[in-house]
Amino acid sequence: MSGTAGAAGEREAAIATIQRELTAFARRARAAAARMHPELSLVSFTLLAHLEDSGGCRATDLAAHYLLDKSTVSRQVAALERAGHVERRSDPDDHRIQLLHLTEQGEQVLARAADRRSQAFHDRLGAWEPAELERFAAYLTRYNDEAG
Amino acid sequence: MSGTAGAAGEREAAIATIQRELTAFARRARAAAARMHPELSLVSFTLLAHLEDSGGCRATDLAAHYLLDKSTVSRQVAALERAGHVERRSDPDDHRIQLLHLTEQGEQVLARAADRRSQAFHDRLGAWEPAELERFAAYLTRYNDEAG
DNA sequence: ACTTGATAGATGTACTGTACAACTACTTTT
DNA sequence: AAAAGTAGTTGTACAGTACATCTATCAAGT
Repeated sequence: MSGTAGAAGEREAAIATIQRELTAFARRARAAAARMHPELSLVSFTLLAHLEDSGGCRATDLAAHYLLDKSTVSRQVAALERAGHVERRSDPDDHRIQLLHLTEQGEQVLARAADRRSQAFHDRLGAWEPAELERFAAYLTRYNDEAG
Repeated sequence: MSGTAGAAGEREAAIATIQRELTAFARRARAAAARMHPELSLVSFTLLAHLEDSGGCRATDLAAHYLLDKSTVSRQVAALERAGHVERRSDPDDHRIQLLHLTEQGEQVLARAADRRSQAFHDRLGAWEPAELERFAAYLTRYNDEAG
């Protein structure tokens, strides 16, 4: 037991810190997003961003990708449509399917929110060295991918 | 503008990745906690853990520390008391104040949830080198502290 | 000592995000 | 044509949260 006990303890401590800090971040994220861009909640922002990235997809795809219930997505999308950010295009080959697309206005609102978010991250990370940023980005990616 | 354009682009890309991955994590955190320990939500867990760490504090302290409205904390604490996890001790010197303490049962429930959480983090981070863990922990701490 | 202001907390109300179950409308399989 | 599967909506319920308002208590200033 001797010799490795110290190393194991450090490992333990590092993991505890990661746990604590990630949890703290998660707790604040929604409220922070709401303060930053009140017109677009964190969830709405995420869904719109996915629509932009994917160039349009189905509600079911959003639900699968974000592990949300389809009813949740259905209501979110309905709200986004009501707000004029999203439009539905029926698939002529399969009438069950609606492809969701950003509207012009949705693109603009998304762009503004993305700008503000991005600005906030830049402000926070402004003093970081490039190599640190890249390592941090790589660690986060690895951590999330480790989920399985 | 030449010469630094590539470096600026990498910086940009790293920040974008950090933003994306942190957001993805935040989105999943609550649901993941609920799956992991259904008897204790992420918020309840956090509050109980704070009570344990601090050795008892006031509802106002919790609100200040977690940037929550006092009404929110009041209801959370009421629920935790109803569940038997927390007890209130009136301060004899100031009758406005109630010091919150974990009950025996609260300690046990917290310990079980903390174990399960800790286990999940260990599973995810099991393949990481000690040096990587420490850098990741340090980056997260720095990122959160940068909030101001 | 009495008023005024501050603090701790509880309660009324409302909104968002979320899930589950049940439903409709289509499509695919058999 | 019947059965089974898929896409999406709707009914219902609950957690978490905030803001405004209320009560009880304490502290300070006159």
